[in-house]
Order: sequence, then structure tokens, then C-alpha cells
Amino acid sequence: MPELPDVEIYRRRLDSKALNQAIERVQVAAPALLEGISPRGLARALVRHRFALTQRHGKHLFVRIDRGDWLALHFGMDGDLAYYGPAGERPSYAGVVIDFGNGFHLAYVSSRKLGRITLARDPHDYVAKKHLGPDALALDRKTFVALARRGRGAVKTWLTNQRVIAGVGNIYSDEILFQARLHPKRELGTCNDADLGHLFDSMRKVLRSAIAARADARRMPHRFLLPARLAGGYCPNCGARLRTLRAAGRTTYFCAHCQH
DNA sequence: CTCCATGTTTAGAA
DNA sequence: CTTCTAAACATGGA
Repeated sequence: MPELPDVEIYRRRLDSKALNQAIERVQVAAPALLEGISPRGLARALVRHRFALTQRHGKHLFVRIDRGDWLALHFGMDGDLAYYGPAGERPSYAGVVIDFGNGFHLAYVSSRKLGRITLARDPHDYVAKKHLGPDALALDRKTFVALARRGRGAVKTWLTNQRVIAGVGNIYSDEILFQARLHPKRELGTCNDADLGHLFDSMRKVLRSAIAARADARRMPHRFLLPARLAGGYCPNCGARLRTLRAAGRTTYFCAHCQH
């Protein structure tokens, strides 16, 4: 699930539970998740330290290690963060488990192992190296419109390009375009100021609603596409059967009647 | 067995 | 150089 809203939920979970606890041990069950650092190196960076604060940029989560670097987490297609106590059970597919002095644990969970864990000097440095665009929720309307004016091609491809704007992926781009009533393949160059303003508003509304719904489609407003898509099929606006196409290399759901 | 999946990177084509 | 597509990554589920 990990697009911007999901990662924001992970960030808040870590923030409310796992800060300022002494790290006693780091177990790496899936070394393939680590990028540019060995299991021993990761343990050396973390053990006897504490997490001080968190930060998020797009789909990337950063955790400041006191008197040290930042832990940078990306979650791929199915990554998750689980926090559990002494009585809790280690989740399946826990690739990295951090044990705290209070008996609690933080686990990076992923079966497909498409995410990555690494150390960064600081978030800014990491964002620059990855060529990430501005965070979707930190972006103001003027900058958004200016970026869009420079963009080319299908609006969905542009919106999901992390080098343009960081945080929007396949699932939420469908929701944003549905709310903005824009066809996923609509050429960006044919969008006027009203279209772009509407797109910006929809992006903020969708991302903020998703965070408020704890990134759970079942808790989202019933006028959203997401719950309908889970249920399997009809436009919550006009009732037409939803259609699919391929855009930006991925399956795209949309309403041909409402989106142009 | 086949196909598909919420992400990213890379190779190759146009 | 830009843009797009397909494949690859690893694995589970329908």
C-alpha cells in the first residue's frame, strides 16, 4: 500500500511509539533489503542509540538516529512497519527487527522485498541523490501549476513521476484524477488553469482524506473511487461501470462518463 | 500453471 | 535529449 498516506501513517506510528527508546539489538533476516550497508553496519549505527525524530518526503520515511545519521526507509509495493510488545508475536516476513530496551520491537515487514533500507547523512541529501521532486503535501499551488506548465504527456504519468512530485502512486493517482474529473490520458498541455487548480485541490483533498482514514479504503468517503474499486465496480458519482486502461505502465481505473 | 499486484530502475525502441 | 514500453526485482494470491 505504501504511497504518501500509508507512509505518513507508518511515520506517526513510529513517532508515537518508538522514539527515545534505547535500541538493544538489530536482527536482519532479509539482507537484500539493505542498500549500501551490511547487517553489521546497520547494527553498529543503531545499537545503543535512540530514534530522535521522524520526517517524511513522498513515499520515503526518515528516522533521525541520535548523534548519528538518518535511517531511510522505502517500502516498495508491500512494505509495512509493525510495532509490538513482549507478548506480541513477530509478524511473518519481518525483514529487519529492532529490539528496544523496554521489550518492544519495531519490524520492517515485507514479503516481496522490493523496498530498501539505507543510511543517509540527512533527508535533504537523500532526496537530492534520488532526484525526488517536492513532497506532494508540502507543495503550494503556484509551484504546482508552474511544474504542470512545464510537463508533457499524459496527466497520470506526470502525476506519478516521483521526480516531478514525490508521493503519489498508482492507487491514489486514480483517486485524484477521478475527483478532478480528468481522464488519466488527458494531455497535460491541454489542461487550462481551472483544470490544474482543480487537480491541485483534488490531490490535497485525496491525500489528506486518506491520512485521516488511516490509509484504509473502507474508511474513506463514499464518494471516493477507492472503496468502489474494492467493491468491484461502479462509479460513485454516476453509477456507470468503471473502466480500466494502461497508463504509466499500470492498470488504471476510471469513469469514462465523468472523466475527460 | 497463468496472470496480476499499491514501486523503482534500467535497457531498448521510437 | 525525450518519451514510452517492457522487463526485472521477489513472492503471494486469485
